[in-house]
Order: sequence, then structure tokens, then C-alpha cells
Amino acid sequence: MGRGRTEIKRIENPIQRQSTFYKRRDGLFKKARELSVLCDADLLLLLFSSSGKLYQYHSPSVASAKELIERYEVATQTQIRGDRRLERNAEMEMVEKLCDSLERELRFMKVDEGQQYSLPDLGLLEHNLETAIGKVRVEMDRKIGAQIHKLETMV
Amino acid sequence: MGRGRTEIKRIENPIQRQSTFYKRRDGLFKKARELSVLCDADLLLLLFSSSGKLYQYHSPSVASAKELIERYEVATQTQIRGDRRLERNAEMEMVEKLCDSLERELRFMKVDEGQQYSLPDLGLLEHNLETAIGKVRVEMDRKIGAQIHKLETMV
DNA sequence: AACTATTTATAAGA
DNA sequence: TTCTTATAAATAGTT
Repeated sequence: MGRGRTEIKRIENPIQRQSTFYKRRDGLFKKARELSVLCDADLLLLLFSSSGKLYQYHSPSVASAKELIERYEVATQTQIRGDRRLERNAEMEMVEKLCDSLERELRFMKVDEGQQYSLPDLGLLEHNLETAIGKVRVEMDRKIGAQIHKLETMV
Repeated sequence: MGRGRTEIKRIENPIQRQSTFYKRRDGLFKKARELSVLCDADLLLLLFSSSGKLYQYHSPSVASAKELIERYEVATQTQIRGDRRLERNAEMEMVEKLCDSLERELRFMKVDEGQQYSLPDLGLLEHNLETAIGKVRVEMDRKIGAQIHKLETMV
């Protein structure tokens, strides 16, 4: 690229590393934009510098990074489900995901005690949670019923 | 880049667009890898072709795309919260996020009726949901209490 | 997929 | 940082 070929390995000199980071970050973002425009593709680029600072780019065709993250989640879920051999793993992963996101929400609600939800929001939340819990209970009953039936058959 | 300068606008010929997509996708992924190695940076690249197919790259230093998405979520949450002017927006966004993810979960649970959860998983889910609903109710009570107090003060 | 004429990116230097 | 420039790298058009 410049004077003499560059080996692709971590640059030890921090000044040089920083400088290269800026130049290549700009280059990468430019290439990303060009690809998305030329080929009508959607893309998201999340970049954390070694000091932890976040830089992001997403194609102009989408409103937000969040939108693409959700598309990604949908796409990977579908991929996993398509493979029968991975069904068990997919199940575990989904339950984990579900629990993770519930945990995150619970933590969030705890941290943000105060004035952040309006009453209608809370009402909606309550309703959603009630619906969810209802579904869980139906499913548990179904499971337990099936087990009892199995035992009865055995006897 | 090649013979004659390229304008950066959508390529109308689908054959040419596809060919350019592959070449530039490979180039972009290569640049992404080089940046992450040279500068010790973490990055995630999600790319959807115009036909909707997903291609992804993440730096070798992280285990999964999910890991970087979570870092992104933490980073943006922090950014938003740091800015007092955006507090209101941040609040709205978070409630939206919460509702979105609950909705997604509810949909998921409906779609997957059948044999995919074990009883212990369901028990855990139930417990988490109960905890969540408890917190929502406490918060609602607090809000309603505050409103009543406000009204009493006015009278 | 491969080949090159060119354009583009960028490493090092200022 | 920012600019300049020599050179490496990417890639558009073509086969």
C-alpha cells in the first residue's frame, strides 16, 4: 500500500498504530458505503478501537443500526432452525437467549427505578408479561399432562 | 479502480452488480480483518445482499457477533444516558426496546408450541416472568402513589 | 474464475 | 493531526 509491503500483524508502536487506525478506518467506511450504494446492499459496521471507543457505520438505506441487528438475529435464527442436526442446540440457545434478555430487562428495571416509565407503558408491560406467563403455564400443564399420560400407559 | 473511473451509484445491470458485489465484499472483509489485526481493534460487519442473503465478519479476537452487538448496546446506552438533553428520547427508546423484545419472545413462544422446552426451563421462565411482573407492579404502585400525593397536595 | 490497465488506498515522511 | 508522494493493493472491464 505505501512505501514497501506491509505485514498484517499488530503494530507495536502506539503512535503509528493510532495513525494507521484513523486512515484505515476512513478507508473501510468509504468502501462500506461504496459497496452498499453500488450493489444495493444493507450493511452495518461496528468498530471498537483498542481503547474501546465505538465507531459505527450503516448503509443510508436503513434507519438505524438496531434495524440491521434485528435482521441479523432473524437471519441467524432461521439458519439454525433450518438444520435438523442442530435442533437441540438451537433450542438451548433460544432458551438461553430468552433468559438472557429477561435478565437484562430485570436488571434494567432495577437500575432505572425512578421516573422513566409512564403509566401506560407500565400497563402494557404488565399485560405482555401476563400473556407470556400464561403461555408458559399452558405449556407446563401440557408437558405435565403428557408425562402423567405416559405413566398411566405404563401402569 | 479498474479501467476508467467508477461513479458511486447503484449498478443497474444485475449481472454486473452481482460480480461487483462479490469482489467488493471480499475486499471489504479483507480490509476489515487487516484493520482489526494491525490496530488491535474489534469489529463486526453484517452485510445483506440485495437478495437478502447475510454475510458476516467479526474480528478473531471475539467469540461471536453477539458479543459485539452486546458491547454496542452497552456503548450506545451509555452515550445516550450521558447526554441530559436526550434523556427523554433514551427513555422512549428503552421502553420500545423492552416491548419489542417481549413481543419477539411472545411470538417465539407461540410459534414453537410443541416439545421444545424442558420442564425445568419452563419453570425458570415462569419464575423470571413472575419476578418481572412483580417489579412492574411495584413501579406502577409507586407512580400511582406519587400522583395521588400530588393531587392531595393540590387540594 | 483469471487477467491487466487503471484507479484507489495508504505507509512513511514532512 | 493533516498533506504529500511513492508504491502497494483493489478492482472494472474484459476474456
